Amino acid sequence: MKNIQNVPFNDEVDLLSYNIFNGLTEEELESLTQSMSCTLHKRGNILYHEGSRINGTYIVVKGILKVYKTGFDGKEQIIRFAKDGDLIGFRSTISDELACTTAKVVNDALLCYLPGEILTSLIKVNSEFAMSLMKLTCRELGESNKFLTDIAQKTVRERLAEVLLLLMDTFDLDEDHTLQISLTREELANMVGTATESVIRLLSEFKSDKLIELNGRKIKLINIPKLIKIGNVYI
Amino acid sequence: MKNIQNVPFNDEVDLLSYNIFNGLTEEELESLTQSMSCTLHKRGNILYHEGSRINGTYIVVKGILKVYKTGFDGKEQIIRFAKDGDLIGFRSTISDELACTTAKVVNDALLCYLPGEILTSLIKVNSEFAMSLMKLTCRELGESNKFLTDIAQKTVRERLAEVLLLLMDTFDLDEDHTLQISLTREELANMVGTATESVIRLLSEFKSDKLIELNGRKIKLINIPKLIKIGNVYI
DNA sequence: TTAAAAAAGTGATAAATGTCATAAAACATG
DNA sequence: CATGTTTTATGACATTTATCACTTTTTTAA
Repeated sequence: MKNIQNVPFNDEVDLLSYNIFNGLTEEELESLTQSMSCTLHKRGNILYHEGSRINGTYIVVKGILKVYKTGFDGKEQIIRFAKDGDLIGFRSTISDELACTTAKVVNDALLCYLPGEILTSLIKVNSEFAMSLMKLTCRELGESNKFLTDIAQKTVRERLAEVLLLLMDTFDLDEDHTLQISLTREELANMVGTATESVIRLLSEFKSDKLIELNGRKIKLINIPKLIKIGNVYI
Repeated sequence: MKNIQNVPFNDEVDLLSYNIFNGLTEEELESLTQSMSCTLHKRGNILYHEGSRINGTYIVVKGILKVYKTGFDGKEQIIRFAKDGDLIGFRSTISDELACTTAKVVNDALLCYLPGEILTSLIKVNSEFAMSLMKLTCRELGESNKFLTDIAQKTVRERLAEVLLLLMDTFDLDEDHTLQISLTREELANMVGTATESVIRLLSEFKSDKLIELNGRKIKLINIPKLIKIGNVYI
């Protein structure tokens, strides 16, 4: 299986460039680098499955992953995406539960695995790091609650507009105002929490309304203020 | 305003009975007790509003609060309930953001306020406490993601069954198999994420199907296995 | 205790969204 | 590059759920 490749060059990964590790001492950084094992993962590769036991955290050095839950009838609900600098899998490591999501590579990714014991000992030893990680988790919780409310109360149309804007914030637009991430209609539907056909119809509607332009999976945002209005998004 | 009463008897509150504080030393417990100020709150009282700045945490000694977000059109989405031993408001204190929810007293409550600096210094000083709090947050995040998926994918009927079971788990049944919490139909709707009328109709349906019995706001669960099946709830 | 307010309940109807079937287009891969 | 597979697209239709209007019941507070 060529889906995973070991990359022994831990030293080339600059942990300090991720601000979660900013508070670490030289020695802590050094020991962290020693304990990590970095791997290259191809698109489609699954890092861990919902319900499995993971005993550590992955640091995303490069690439994009989607983190999703599988509903009762097998339908995916995308919880979030992870990109450069994000941590994946630490929730279940810390809560000492089985993984409550599946993590799948969307864009080829370079990941560094950090064993759980190292993570927890770091929390115990370095309170600044503990605080950063807690801050991160609390923010994620806030976002989850926000989106929960949106799914419960907003229409599919509103949510689709919101998701497009969210993708813009997360992955930016290129010079051409096109979203820098390419998702299938089904993946969009799994973010919005709706049927694929509904996304397809609403995207064409947005297109006829001159809010976006479509070119395969490339989505160009041409009227952002209107999208904000449709999505009832206030910053 | 008689809605809030100061209760100076901090010493009567036994922090150790809440396992989040189990790892604290004698001195830490003592200083915690000194920094707390305890107050009695009447039903309907709002502890803090979404968007306000709260600089500390409340420990729920007695009573029940609902924690909710207010959607675009003013509709409440209940995120969770807090009861004896729960912490409220620490998410925004730690993430250093404005409150992302409103907390309102449902059953008269005795609350102890813990200033943010005390909380953060405790995290810094006692790594066991830091770990407990982080574990708590991570579990909450897991639940939030679970419910997000349910709202996105399950029908209102399924969600209502699930919510009844959730309330059973959270507040227990009395000897008569009746839910130990009394909510309005609107509040139930605000948990389920649906219209009040839908909850009313579905509750009567559950009643005719002999799954529950209704007596005002008292809900008696008489066929729990069937409710589990309807809600597609697996533990 | 009683008047006013809030909540519960019900029916009719509208709107939103999902499902299914099918076709065309795009993509992947031997 | 041919072909099987996946994705996108579209229409018809079914279902779910929300909304509105109204009545009855319950709760609250003067």
